[in-house]
Amino acid sequence: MQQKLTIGMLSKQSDVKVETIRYYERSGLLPIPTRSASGYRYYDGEDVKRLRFIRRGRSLGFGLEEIRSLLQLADQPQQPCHEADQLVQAHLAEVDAKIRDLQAIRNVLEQLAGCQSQTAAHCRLLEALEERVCCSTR
Amino acid sequence: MQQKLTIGMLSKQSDVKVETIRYYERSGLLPIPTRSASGYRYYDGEDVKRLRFIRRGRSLGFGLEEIRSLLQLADQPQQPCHEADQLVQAHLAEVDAKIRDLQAIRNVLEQLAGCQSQTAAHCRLLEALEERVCCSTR
DNA sequence: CTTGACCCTGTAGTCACTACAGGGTTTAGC
DNA sequence: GCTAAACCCTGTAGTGACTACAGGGTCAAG
Ligand SMILES: [Zn+2]
Ligand SMILES: [Zn+2]
Ligand SMILES: [Zn+2]
Ligand SMILES: [Zn+2]
Repeated sequence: MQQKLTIGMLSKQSDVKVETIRYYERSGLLPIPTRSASGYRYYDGEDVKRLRFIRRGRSLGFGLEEIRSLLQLADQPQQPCHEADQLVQAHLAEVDAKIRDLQAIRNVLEQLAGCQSQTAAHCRLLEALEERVCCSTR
Repeated sequence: MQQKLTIGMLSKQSDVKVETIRYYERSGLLPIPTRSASGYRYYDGEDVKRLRFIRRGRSLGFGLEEIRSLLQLADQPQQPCHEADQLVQAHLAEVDAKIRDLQAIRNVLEQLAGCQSQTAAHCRLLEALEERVCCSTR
């Protein structure tokens, strides 16, 4: 019952690009696949699952090394999941910090948007970058 | 009145690392500096200003190519600042999009935090990544 | 039998740095 | 005058997570 998927089919089923799949193989995140006589990679349903796992982890912003740990853990259901929970906590904190940084940037950019100057001499952005105290500073 | 700063002094005054200053020079963002007899780079107050300009641009999330345009514009005060204003608008939209993505991630991570499972078999994160419909799905 | 879609390997490019390795120079203290 | 620390130089390679070729081989439809 093992369906033989080529890398292109796996790509479509997992929504991961062909080049990226080969990259994950090189990185050791995917098992070395069987090959056809002519050297084509063959995959099955397990590979689809594993790749979708990776894709979802990536879309939550986990790095490949973190995902490597999570894959290992997923293969050992009776192990404690402490490590996974720690990754979630740490990653949540990271994401929060990034959001705060971006909010701060956003606030500055909003002030700089809608410049009325027309010329560079008193452009809001340029005055800000030059730390020039001038018309746009208020 | 040209103070002669070494790269280390420039680094301190601009809050940009020595290696990064050399990288910016290679990238053409900083003018080629004069040198001492023994080959040490010498900088002056103009370089401090330029480097601080770059640093502030980076801290707002602009890329080096964008900063290159902005530096050029800052050198020609009578030019229209349309391009700078467009960069602000485009960058603001980008930042907003990133914040939205991160908020979405944050919401998912918050659901996954505080896993009570103890074992990997029913860990909230792993169930989510495996797209498994189980206890943590509700 | 040819065309086009697919597959292969290997390498290099992206971005903005960062980290050496392997040297030379300057400065302060003794 | 000597030595050690702190500074400076060039050039190269590494980071993360891909992405983009170049230069080939394979396969299925018409
Ligand atoms: Zn303007
Ligand atoms: Zn002004
Ligand atoms: Zn858990
Ligand atoms: Zn469960």
